[in-house]
This record gives sequence, structure tokens and C-alpha cells, in this order.
Amino acid sequence: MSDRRTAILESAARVIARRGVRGLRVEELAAEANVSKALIYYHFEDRADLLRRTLAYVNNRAERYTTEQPGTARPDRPLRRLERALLLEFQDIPHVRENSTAWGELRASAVFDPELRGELALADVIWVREVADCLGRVQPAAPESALTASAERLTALLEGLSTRWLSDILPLEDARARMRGAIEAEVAHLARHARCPVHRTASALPSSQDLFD
Amino acid sequence: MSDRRTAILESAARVIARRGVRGLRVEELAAEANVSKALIYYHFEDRADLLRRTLAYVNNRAERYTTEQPGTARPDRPLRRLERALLLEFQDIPHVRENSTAWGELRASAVFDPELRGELALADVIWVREVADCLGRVQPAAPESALTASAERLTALLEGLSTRWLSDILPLEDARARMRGAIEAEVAHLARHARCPVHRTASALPSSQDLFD
DNA sequence: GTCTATAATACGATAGAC
DNA sequence: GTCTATCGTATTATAGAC
Repeated sequence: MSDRRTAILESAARVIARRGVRGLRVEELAAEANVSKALIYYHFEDRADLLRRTLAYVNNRAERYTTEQPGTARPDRPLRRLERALLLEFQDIPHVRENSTAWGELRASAVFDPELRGELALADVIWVREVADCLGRVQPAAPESALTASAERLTALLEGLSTRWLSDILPLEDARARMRGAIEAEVAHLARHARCPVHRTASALPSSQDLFD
Repeated sequence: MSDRRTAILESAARVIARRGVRGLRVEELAAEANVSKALIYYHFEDRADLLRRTLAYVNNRAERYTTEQPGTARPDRPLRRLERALLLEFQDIPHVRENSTAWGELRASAVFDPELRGELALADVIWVREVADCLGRVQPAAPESALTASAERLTALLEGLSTRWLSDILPLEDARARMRGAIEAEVAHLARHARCPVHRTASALPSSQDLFD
């Protein structure tokens, strides 16, 4: 991939972090990348293509920093690894902030644009499986279904906290603290499930039918 | 407030649910409300004003259906009340779906539009306090800070699950089940805090400094 | 209060020179 | 590959009649 192309993608990530996916104007991107509008249309089919490729690019960058660093000789202990993965998003560093923002935008856009859902659903499955895997190492006795449920909660929470952080509604350190608290709560939750496998969420509390009479 | 104005706001909520805040076109809204574009500019200053007022309107509607129904003579038991409040958002009914969608959009837009943050932050504080209050009735021995932390997690999770539901990534019943599971986990978490108040999230797990060496 | 024009412009996209 | 200039249209917003 040409340098110029990459430079445009990097600029696009910055502009998206500033204006959102739906607020990205080709002209503003051109200014940010110090190129002409026409050059963008030379390197990309149209605005939609540019957006898709930028999101893919951001996604790759995110995977790169989620994955274990090569320098780490011995893998982290499971709980530590889990925390590292889930807290990685909460750092006030341009790249990370850009990725979080773009990712949040992708999610928000998918509510109205079914075309975006495929990529999102796939990334979610992978992400949930990774977190469930970490949880499984922390609580090996917990049933698979409980691990998945906990992982789905943690990843969904991540997004909610991230949105609040990026909107300056929740300070960064609070977001991190909430995330840590949730991990603690879920790990304890799984420990209870492991000790008493019959105990199910669905039957432990009144069903949805009861709630709306 | 005039009927016409209200009718426009109601139509705006529908259009936002279909296209998003940033996808709302004044012309489409005019068609939806069966009025002319000019009338919208007669009743509202400009597009931004219309958006702000629609979001406030939706917010009021949401409060109305969160609040206890007048028919209910005796207040719900605390846990039941908590569940009712947190699961209310997860119903496939036009009004509710509209509110959830508009609310999610408001949050997503606030990341890029500081003007929207004031209203959002205020609504959040109220909403967190309400949930913390319910939690406090379920676990009276839990310290205030732990109640707030749990409430912040539950409300942030609500948003993450809602986004997934509205994007067809998570089926409605799964979203409800995850929410119920989280309530269960948080209530148990608070019970542990109540029994052992010294036990703190911040010290129970490695600090953020340890994680990024 | 409500409508039918119409102005003003912002934005995506392209043509064509270098 | 990269630029300048321009086109076409979608969209916000207003003027002015009723």
C-alpha cells in the first residue's frame, strides 16, 4: 500500500475522531492530509469506500495493540491479561482515542446502516470469545454459557463506559475503576456459578413476563 | 405548547429512530409530519434547535414511562422495581424503540458535539441516582460509593446492550437476560462490600500503573 | 399559522492539465 | 500521481402570498 494512501487513512482516523464517521467531509480530510480532494478520489472509489477502508485500518491498529507484545516472554496471569485487554481502550493517547472513537461511531452508525453490521458482528464474536477465554482461565469450573454471558456483559459495558469517557461525562480514571469493578463482580459471579451450577440467571429472578402485567 | 409543535416533535422522534440524529433531513421530517418545510422553521429556530427540543421531548417521554404507574397502589419490592426500570428499555414497541434509538443517538452525537453534553450529563446523574437508590433498598448495608459505582456500571451496560439490540447483533431476549444477570452480579457484589467494607475495587486488583509497564 | 416558491450554499464527485 | 477548476445536486433556510 502506497505511503500516500496510508497517510490519507491516518488522517481520516484523526478526522473521524474529531467529527465522527457521519461528520467526515472529504474537503476537511483533504486539508488534514495536505492533499487535494481529487487525490482522495484517485486513491478511493468514493466516500463510502474511504470510510470502509478507514474503519478496517483502525480495526487492524486496534488488534495490533490488543495482541500480546512480543517482548513479553511469559504470558500474563489470566486475570491480569483480562484486565489489560479490557482497560487498554481507556488511555488518553491519540491513537487509542482515535480507535475508540471510530469504533464507537461504527457501532452507532450500524443502528441505521445494516451494511456495517456484518463486520461489527464478526468483530464482536471474536472479542467476546477472547474475553470469555480469559475468564475461563480465571474460573475453569464455570460453564461455557456463563463465561459467554459474562464476556458479553463486559464488552457491552466497555462501550458504554467508553462513550461516557469520550463525551467527558465520566473521567478517565472513573471509567477505568468501573471497568475493574465489573471484572471483579463478574469473576465472583462465575465463582458462584461454578460452585452451584443449577443456579441460573433466568430462574433466579422474576421472568420478564412477570414484570409487565 | 401547540398541537402542531408536538406533532412535529413526535414525527421527529420517528424520523430519528429511522435515520439517526445526523441523518434527519428537514424535508423528510416535513413529509412525515404532513406539514411544509417552512412550518418547521416557523416553529423552530433552525435544525439544531429542532434537534435539541426533540431530544428533550424524547427524554420526558422516557421519564414518564420509567416512573411508577399511578395504578400501582403499593410500590414494587425494591429488586423488582430495579429490574423493571432497567428492562423497560428492552421492548420491541414503537415508542420504546424510538426512545432508545434517539437516546443512543444523543449519546453518540455528544462525543462530537459538546453542546449536547449538558443535558446528557444531567439526565445521567438523575438516572444513576435512581438506580443507586433502588440498589440501596436491596442492600441497605452497602456504602454509598459502592452503590453509585454499581449504578454507573448498570446504566452504562444498558446502553451497550441497547446498541447491540438495535443493530440486530444481540436478540432482544439475550439483551434482557444479560441485563438481569448483571443486576444479579451487582447485587451480590454489593452484599460482599456490605459484609466487608474495607474491600475496595481499587486495591483488590493491580492498579493501572502496574498494567502498563 | 401555513403554504409555495426560491435563494444560498455545502458537499460529493469529475474533467482535464501537468 | 497530483493538482486546479468546476459541475450537479441535496439540503438548509428564507421571502412573501394567503
